[in-house]
Amino acid sequence: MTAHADLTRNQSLVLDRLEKAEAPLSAYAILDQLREEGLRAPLQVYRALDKLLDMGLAHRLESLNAFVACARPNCHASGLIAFAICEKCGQVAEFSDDIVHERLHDWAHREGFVVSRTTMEIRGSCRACAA
Amino acid sequence: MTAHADLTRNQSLVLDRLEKAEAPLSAYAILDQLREEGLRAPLQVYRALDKLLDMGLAHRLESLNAFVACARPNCHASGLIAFAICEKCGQVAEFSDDIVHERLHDWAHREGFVVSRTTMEIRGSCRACAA
DNA sequence: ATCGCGGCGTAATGTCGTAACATAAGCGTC
DNA sequence: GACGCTTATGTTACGACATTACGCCGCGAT
Ligand SMILES: [Zn+2]
Ligand SMILES: [Zn+2]
Ligand SMILES: [Zn+2]
Ligand SMILES: [Zn+2]
Repeated sequence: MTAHADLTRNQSLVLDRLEKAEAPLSAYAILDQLREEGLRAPLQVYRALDKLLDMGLAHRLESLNAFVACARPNCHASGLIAFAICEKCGQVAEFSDDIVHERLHDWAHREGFVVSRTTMEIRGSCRACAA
Repeated sequence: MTAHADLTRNQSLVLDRLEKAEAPLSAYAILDQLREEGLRAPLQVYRALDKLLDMGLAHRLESLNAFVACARPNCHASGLIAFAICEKCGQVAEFSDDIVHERLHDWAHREGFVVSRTTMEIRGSCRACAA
């Protein structure tokens, strides 16, 4: 359990669930798990998630409409994050690739496109599940 | 307007709206536009969209929960498609990059990850809107 | 003919996300 | 302390996106 000292109660609860989960969780799945802690409305979860995303402690998987805890210490620093999502077991691998980042950056520069954020998600089967 | 001879009525109607649109459309936005043509339920649109996606005539933008007509003749052939989405005007550019494709393929190969599909979406401002 | 299959129509429901409004706690200033 | 400001919180209601379940029809294959 990492520190995350400056988190509020709801933020801690949500992050804790994400860290304990073995697969991405939807906001409503998190909410269901936290009803016994007193949470009752989706917005309480979404607000916590927003902050966690801002701090880089969690990520949203757009192709799943779900969330995961960040798997790497300082991934806020790496320019671009990619996710490989196993459709069988739900496991998510998080990685980054400088060359890919550079190629996309080059494309954007050529086109005059100002990037605000990028999502890259690979769906498939992890090594264990592909066997 | 290209031929698409083998499409059913609903599929043609949906594709037609996507091609005429200047920005991605949600399934419900398409439905609203097609009420006068007799469509009444979301499922009619989603079924048509499923087929169009299969045929490579349309794409789903995961980060928007919306759909666009394919902008390139044979993009089914290119290994991986990336989208640059302008958050101001909604314009979508569709492109592919062999190096990026190769890098991701290499990563997957190293990890033993079997890819079924990949989504890559860049959000930001197009040249015109960034000015 | 009749079987299977793909497309279609409809209703109901499920899942994801936000708007609007009210409350409470912390904190610097006067 | 009283005031105003900011941030987190709680609650209700609603909007937006997507699917399940069921049945009908048309058409080609057996
Ligand atoms: Zn991360
Ligand atoms: Zn797996
Ligand atoms: Zn395309
Ligand atoms: Zn633009």
